[in-house]
Amino acid sequence: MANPTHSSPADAGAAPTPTDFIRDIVTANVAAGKYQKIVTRFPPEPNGYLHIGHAKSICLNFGIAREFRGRCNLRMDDTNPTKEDVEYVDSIQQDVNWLIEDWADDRLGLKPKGKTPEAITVNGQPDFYLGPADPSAAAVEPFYASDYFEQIYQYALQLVRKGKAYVCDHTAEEVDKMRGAPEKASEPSHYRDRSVEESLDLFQRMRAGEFPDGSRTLRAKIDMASPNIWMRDPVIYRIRHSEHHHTGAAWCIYPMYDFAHCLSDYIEGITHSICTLEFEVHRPLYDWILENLGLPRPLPHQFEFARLNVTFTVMSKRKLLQLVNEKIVTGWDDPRMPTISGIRRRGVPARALRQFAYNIGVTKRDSVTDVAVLENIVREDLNRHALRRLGVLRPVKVVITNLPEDHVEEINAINNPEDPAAGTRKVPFSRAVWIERDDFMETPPPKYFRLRPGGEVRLKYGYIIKCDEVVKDAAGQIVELRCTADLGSKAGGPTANRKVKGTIHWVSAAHALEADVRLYDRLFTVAEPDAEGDFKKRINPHSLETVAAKLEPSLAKASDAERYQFERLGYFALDPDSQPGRLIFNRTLTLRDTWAREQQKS
RNA sequence: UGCCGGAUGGUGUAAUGGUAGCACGGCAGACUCUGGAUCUGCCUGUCUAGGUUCGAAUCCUAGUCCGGCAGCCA
Repeated sequence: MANPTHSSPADAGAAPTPTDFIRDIVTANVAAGKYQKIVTRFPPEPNGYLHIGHAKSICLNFGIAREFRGRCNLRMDDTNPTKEDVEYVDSIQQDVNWLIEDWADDRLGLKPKGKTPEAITVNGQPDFYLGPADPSAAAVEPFYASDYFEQIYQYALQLVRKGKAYVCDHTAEEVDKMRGAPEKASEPSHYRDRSVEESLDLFQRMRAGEFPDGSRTLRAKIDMASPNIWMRDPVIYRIRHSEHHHTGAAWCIYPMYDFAHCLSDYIEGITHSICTLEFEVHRPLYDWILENLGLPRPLPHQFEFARLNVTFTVMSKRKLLQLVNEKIVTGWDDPRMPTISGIRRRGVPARALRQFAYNIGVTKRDSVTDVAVLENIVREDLNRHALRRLGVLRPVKVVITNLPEDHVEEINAINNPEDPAAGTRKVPFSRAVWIERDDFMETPPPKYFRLRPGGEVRLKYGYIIKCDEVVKDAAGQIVELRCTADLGSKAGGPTANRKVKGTIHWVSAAHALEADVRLYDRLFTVAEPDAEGDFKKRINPHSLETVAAKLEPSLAKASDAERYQFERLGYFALDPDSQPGRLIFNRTLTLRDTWAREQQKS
C-alpha cells in the first residue's frame, strides 16, 4: 500500500494533504495492513442535481482514493423507482466528471456496461462480487445499486431462511404505530413469528407480482425493544409496481436503502463507506445486515461526517427543486444555484471548488460555512488565472477633443499581471471611448478618485484626460463628456509618470463589441434563509441584472474554457447560451470593492 | 426527558497531556496605471463546575446547550 501523496487539489506538490478524522482512520487501517486497496464510493440517488454539499463528499471520497492510490466508485443509489430519472443520472455523471477531471479521474471506478455481479466462491463459500471495468474498456457506465437487485434478493432470501427476516402483512399505518416512538415502547408485528416456510413462500410471491403495492413488506427480525428505532424490525423490501429507470419492469419489489446500501458496498468491495451524520443511527443496522449474512469477504465500514451548509443559500433538494419548478431561477444550472452545474455555469473553476472542499475540512460538528470563504477562494483562483480585458457595463461617451476625428491607435495591454507568460495584446483606442457611468460624478464626495468636471484621470494603458465639458440632454441626463488628453502621458511619453489619483477602464466606441452581461448576486438576502419562516420570502430581488455592455474587440474570440477579469469590475465567463455575434457573459464575482464599502459607511 | 452525535474567536478549522495556531471576516495603514493584487499591524476563542497532573482544549465526574433518529425516502 502506498503512502498518501502530498499534494493539494489546486496545485500538485505544493500544500500538504489534508488531515481529518476519516483520513486518520484510513491511514491507521493502511498502517495495520487491514486492506489491500482502499475503495470508497460516491453514491448519489438520481433524483436531483448534485450541489455543493455533494461536491464536498466527492472531494472527500475521491480525495481519499487519490491520496491512498485506491479507487472511488460512482454509484447510482437507485432503489426507489418512483423518484428517480435518467435525466439525473446524466447530470450526475457530467458533474462528477467535471469536478474530478485532471485531479482524480484516474481513480474513478466505473463498471463494464450492462455487467452485473458475478457469483464467485471465497473460502469455499458462495459470494457475489462486481469489480471495476478496465479503464481502457470501450463501454463503461457507473455502478448502479439496481444492478444488484437479483443478488440483494438472494441475500434477503438467505435472511428469511435463517429466520432473520419475515414477511409482514400490516399496513404502513399499522407498522408506523406499532414501531412506537423514540421514547415509547413498541408492539411486535403480528406476523413476526410466521414460519420460515410461509415467509419464504410469501416473499417469492411478492417478487412474482401476486400482491398489490403496500400490502406486505419484508422485515428484518432484529429487536422491537431496541432504543434505536432503526433496529425495531425495519422494513427491508416493499412492493412497488412501477417502472424503474434502469431495470425497467423487471422488478415489482424494491429493497430499502438500509438493506441495499450495505450490500452494494459489500458487493463492490468498498472498504470505507462515508456518509453524512443523519445516517449515524443507521450504522448498527448496516453492520447487523452484513454480519448476519455470514459473508466471506472483509466487510465495509460506515463513517459519518457533517454535511455542508453555506450562508446565503439553501441546500435541500426539495427547496432547490422548488426554486426550479416555481421558476424563481431559470433551471438547475442557473448560475445563482448552489448546484454543481450552476456553480460551473457561473464560471467557478473546478479547481477552486476542490480547493474550497479542501479548506473547509471534514468534522462531525454541524456548522455553517460563510459563503465569503468560497468567494475568497474563487477570487484567489481567478486572480491568478483570469485574462484581463476591458469592458464597460454601463457606458457613457467620452470624446477626446484634441484628437483628430479619424484617430485610431493600438495600445499594448497586459493579459495578466499575475502571470507574465500570459503576454500582452493590442487594444484599439480612438477619439471616442465608452467609460463607466460610475466613473464620473459632477459633484463627487470626498475621496472620489475618478473623473469630475475639470478633473483628471488616467485611461488605463492610455492617456491622462481632463474633463472640460459635460453635455446633457433635455432631461438632464449626461450624454457625453468632452475631454482633452495629455498626449505625452501615455506609457513611454514625457509626462507618463505624472501622478493622477485615478485610473479607469474604457472601450473604444468605434470598435466596441456589444454583449449581454448577466450580473449575478446572492440569491438570498439573509445568511440563513431557512432558519425561520418561508425561505422564499428571503429571496434577493436583485440577484440578477442584465446589462448591455461594451467590450473590447478581442473578446469576439472569447472561449468558454477561459476566464476573464473585466478590469476593475469582476470575473466573467462566457455563458453556454452565447453565440458568435451574440455574446453573453456571466459575472462570476465582483472584484473586492473597497470603494463601495467606503461609500456604505457614509 | 429513550438512543446516537457534537460543543475551540463573528465564521470555519488545527493542536491527539507540553507556547491555543491557520484561514475567512472586521478594523487601521503601506504600495499601486485595476479603489484589484500584494505587504504590515491590530481585533476576538477552549460551554460550565469540580477532579487527576509539575502541566488539561485534550484524561475523569457531574451538568448545560445544540444537532440527528419515530418513511413501505435516501
